Amino acid sequence: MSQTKADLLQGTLDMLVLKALGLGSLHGYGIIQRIGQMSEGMLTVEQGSLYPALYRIEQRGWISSKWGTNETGRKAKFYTLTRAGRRQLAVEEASWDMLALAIAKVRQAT
Amino acid sequence: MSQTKADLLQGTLDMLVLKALGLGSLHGYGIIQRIGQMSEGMLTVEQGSLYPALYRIEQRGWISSKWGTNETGRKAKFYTLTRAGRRQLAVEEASWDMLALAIAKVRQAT
DNA sequence: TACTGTACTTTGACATTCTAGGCATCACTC
DNA sequence: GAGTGATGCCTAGAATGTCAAAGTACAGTA
Repeated sequence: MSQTKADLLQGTLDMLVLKALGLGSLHGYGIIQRIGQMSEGMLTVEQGSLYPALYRIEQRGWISSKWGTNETGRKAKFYTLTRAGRRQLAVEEASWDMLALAIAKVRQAT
Repeated sequence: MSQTKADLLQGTLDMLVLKALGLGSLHGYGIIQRIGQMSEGMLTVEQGSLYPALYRIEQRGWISSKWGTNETGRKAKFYTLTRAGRRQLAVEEASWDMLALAIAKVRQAT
């Protein structure tokens, strides 16, 4: 693992995916790229992590998928955030804030 | 899970344990309490999570253990941060900072 | 023709956490 | 002196999620 890249912690990927889709529908490959861009290259999502996650997230009703074609005419599966997904994103962001706050407290404790 | 408690994400427990021991040697039960205190009750570590983690961390040489007696005369196993453990704590704190920064970037991305 | 980049999927390995128990000792209360 | 709750350690099994590695397919390009 390179020095400038953070490992993903279990549980953070869903939030990242939902967040990426919050900016508009995308296919899987595009999600990986968008997360890379949004994090300014600090976060790299592996395909082998993403696709199972997409399946899982869709099962839970937070995203929906539809086959379509991208701008170059190639087939791709497009994922869209559902209303429930938008709610879930808020939940996960709140959880993250809570955890980050708790960790911060621990770190400043004497 | 209650509303005021954050779930631990995989990978954060080691850092918390090392941090707790950074303030002085402790037995397992005390580590749980200290983490609870330090996080002002936001973080709860289960015994079933902690003891395997302690074993794992000791195997890696970041802590050492010794049986002793606590202030009330009861037997307990005391864990102490090693020099390597102190280094590891710094590494994990840096990783956490990196991840938190990356997540922050993603969240503010438009 | 071969190679590169895009795009989706599956498999198996791996690590970590949690639930749910068990065990023992001690202090306190009824 | 029996029960209860807090202290203290440990294990087994299940669930979860991430990753590495591989395969498939197609379009463009050299």
